[in-house]
Amino acid sequence: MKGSENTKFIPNLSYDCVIFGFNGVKLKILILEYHNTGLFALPGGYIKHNQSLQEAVNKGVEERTGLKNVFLDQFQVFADPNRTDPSATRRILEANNKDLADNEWMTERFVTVGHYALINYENVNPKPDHLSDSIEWYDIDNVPKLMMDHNEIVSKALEVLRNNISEKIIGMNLLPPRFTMKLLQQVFEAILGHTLRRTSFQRKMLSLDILQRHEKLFEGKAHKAPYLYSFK
Amino acid sequence: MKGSENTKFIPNLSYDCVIFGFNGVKLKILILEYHNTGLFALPGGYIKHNQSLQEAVNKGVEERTGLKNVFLDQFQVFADPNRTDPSATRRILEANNKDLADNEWMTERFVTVGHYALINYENVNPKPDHLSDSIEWYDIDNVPKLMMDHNEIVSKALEVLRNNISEKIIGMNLLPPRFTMKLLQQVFEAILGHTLRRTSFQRKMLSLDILQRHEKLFEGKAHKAPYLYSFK
DNA sequence: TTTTATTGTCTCATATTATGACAATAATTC
DNA sequence: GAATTATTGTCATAATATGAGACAATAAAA
Repeated sequence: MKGSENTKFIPNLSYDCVIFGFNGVKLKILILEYHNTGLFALPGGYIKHNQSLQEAVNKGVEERTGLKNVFLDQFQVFADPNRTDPSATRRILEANNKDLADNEWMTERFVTVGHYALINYENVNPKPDHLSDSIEWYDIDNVPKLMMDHNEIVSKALEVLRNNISEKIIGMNLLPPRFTMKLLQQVFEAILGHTLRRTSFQRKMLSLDILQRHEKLFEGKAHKAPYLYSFK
Repeated sequence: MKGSENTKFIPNLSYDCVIFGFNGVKLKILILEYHNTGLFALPGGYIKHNQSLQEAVNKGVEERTGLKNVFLDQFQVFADPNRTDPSATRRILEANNKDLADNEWMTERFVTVGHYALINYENVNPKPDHLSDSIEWYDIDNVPKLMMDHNEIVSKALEVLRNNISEKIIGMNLLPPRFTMKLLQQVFEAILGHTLRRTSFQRKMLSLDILQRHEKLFEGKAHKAPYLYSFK
């Protein structure tokens, strides 16, 4: 039936998600590229009429990463009436052989709810959706030009992440279950964009009483082996 | 023309605003009561198709308080599919002799963007809108039972305000242009919900280098007159 | 002139954080 | 197997910030 798609969703409302991961060196985000258009965008989607926003975003993140119930922060609404770009949306629909008339609702103005997710890089298996031909990790300091206001959404997400930097949440979601103090420090440095003092950082983390110390990690390197830690 | 109202606005999307004021003693918020219904609610509204969210909220706040361009923080989206209460909306429409069929769109599910505003209590002249018969200040610790999830929105706004307590923003927006150190301390105590140490507070504020000291304020009291300050 | 209440500013004790020093220790090199 | 290397865990000391109280200054009333 024609036009059935648009009745499933709340009109003019979408979500977009900045998915952060950490590969041990750099902070990265997932960006998708649409078939034959050269257009890059954040993963996002629409909210069904019977669905909560959080359900919708969780589902979208799961479809692209395979991860369930990841840490999500809904950080800002972007609602400039001119933020949407109908011509870009049409290009994507055409490149995917979609009926324009049928999908006209997608070219309307959209208010979007910006989220960021923190996920364990190693567990992710990025999967493009039916409109895009790739979804890939990009260094946070090397993000390509994105559609509409998505670059602004990324900047804002990083800003909020930096301000809300809670030791436990960041560590628990961006790191593997067991990690060295050095790796923990490297996540913080990657997020904050500057180096930290080793001794102060270590003392601070230990004093917070959120870490559990485990066995040492023998990496086969010619120096003292570090302890492994997990979050309590 | 029937049903023309709903075409003006983005469907299923609203804003609500917790408007904070400080009367010198208590932190207060503005709450409106609907004609002949006993229903209390936060001031809120809808977003026109050609309007940004911020424009819509600024306009709503101005209509109820007479104040333009007040400090606004868009702090959270509330999007539970069951948060809306169609029966309450119908009661309000009936009490105002509105055509139910014509306004059926108002009883649909709404996703709302929660905001809080900080305003100078003294400058406000509260004005009820066409559906409500009063808009009044309530102590933050004595808020009545509100419609839908509005009590939750208030709690969340206060929580965010407490966490985001930036000296300058709070002082500049909740206080008159010139104020004593004591009044400044009282705003902070009203927001935080606990007392602060006078000497430490004073030293802290002065060390931040955000205050300009002016002439003394002679209140006609039998003690040393305090200086007046403004924000730089 | 004395009293009263409050203000502005110290002082000293007590955290907290910065900075550097240093011993401990896996693995490599000789 | 002893010396070397790179890194880790921890401590010592200095610099800052905060907590808690003391006290003199002072505007108006008694």
